[in-house]
Amino acid sequence: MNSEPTTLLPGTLDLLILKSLATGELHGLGISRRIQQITGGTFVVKPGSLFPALHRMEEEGWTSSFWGDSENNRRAKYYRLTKAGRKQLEVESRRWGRISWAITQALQAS
Amino acid sequence: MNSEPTTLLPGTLDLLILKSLATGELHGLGISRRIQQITGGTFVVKPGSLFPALHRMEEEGWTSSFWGDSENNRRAKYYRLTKAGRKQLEVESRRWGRISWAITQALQAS
DNA sequence: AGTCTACCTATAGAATGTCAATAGGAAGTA
DNA sequence: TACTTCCTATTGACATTCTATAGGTAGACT
Repeated sequence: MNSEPTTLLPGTLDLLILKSLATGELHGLGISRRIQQITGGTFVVKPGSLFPALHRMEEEGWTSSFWGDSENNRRAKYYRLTKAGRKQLEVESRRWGRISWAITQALQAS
Repeated sequence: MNSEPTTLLPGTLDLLILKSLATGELHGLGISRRIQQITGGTFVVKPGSLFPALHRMEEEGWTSSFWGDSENNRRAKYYRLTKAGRKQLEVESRRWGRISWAITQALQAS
């Protein structure tokens, strides 16, 4: 549970969004909250970052969306993973594993 | 020791450069090789990425440079960390720690 | 001399996130 | 009804950062 939100590391936003949708469909701000939750408050993704990414990902075919009602009875666009999206989540998870291993490795070098 | 080099994760290049210079001065391609070495071959930094970064970092005051002769008796520009550069290395190392913790955290969420 | 190789530079381009402003509709209140 | 306030999504201008690519210089080798 970190106090100060950190700037996002470029290249990790898609991964976080994909992961946040892995447990079920969510609307935009729901995704944002979930990311904040699962990263222990470290990352806060604002609308201006989130929605362009969602649109990009929908074009890639990783998510699909539909209009519905939010918990508060407001209109909200829900997003969910497609099959390709689940695959992409695996791909990016493995990529993250490699990268974080390599950098941790590098930082321990003498 | 990974086989396929991964694309660099944006936002980590400075950290890798700083770290590669922590043990002593190196010229441009020397830095590139050292990064490849300490990341177990995972990251390959090409000139088009490296030199703009070096110039940026010199402007920030994190490195200083001078012309010298390379191992093969060719002219080469050597780079080394300034005091501010060492400080920056610490800052970015901590940042990396936070970020990688948060993402690993997120990926383990159910 | 001519060619090769190691090394640095310059410049433009593309991808990705950030920021700030905007808009519309539902809920709450009077 | 009218007013305000959230909630939600969109947009466009912008900054940063990495990539691609081509070129240029200087020494080494033959």
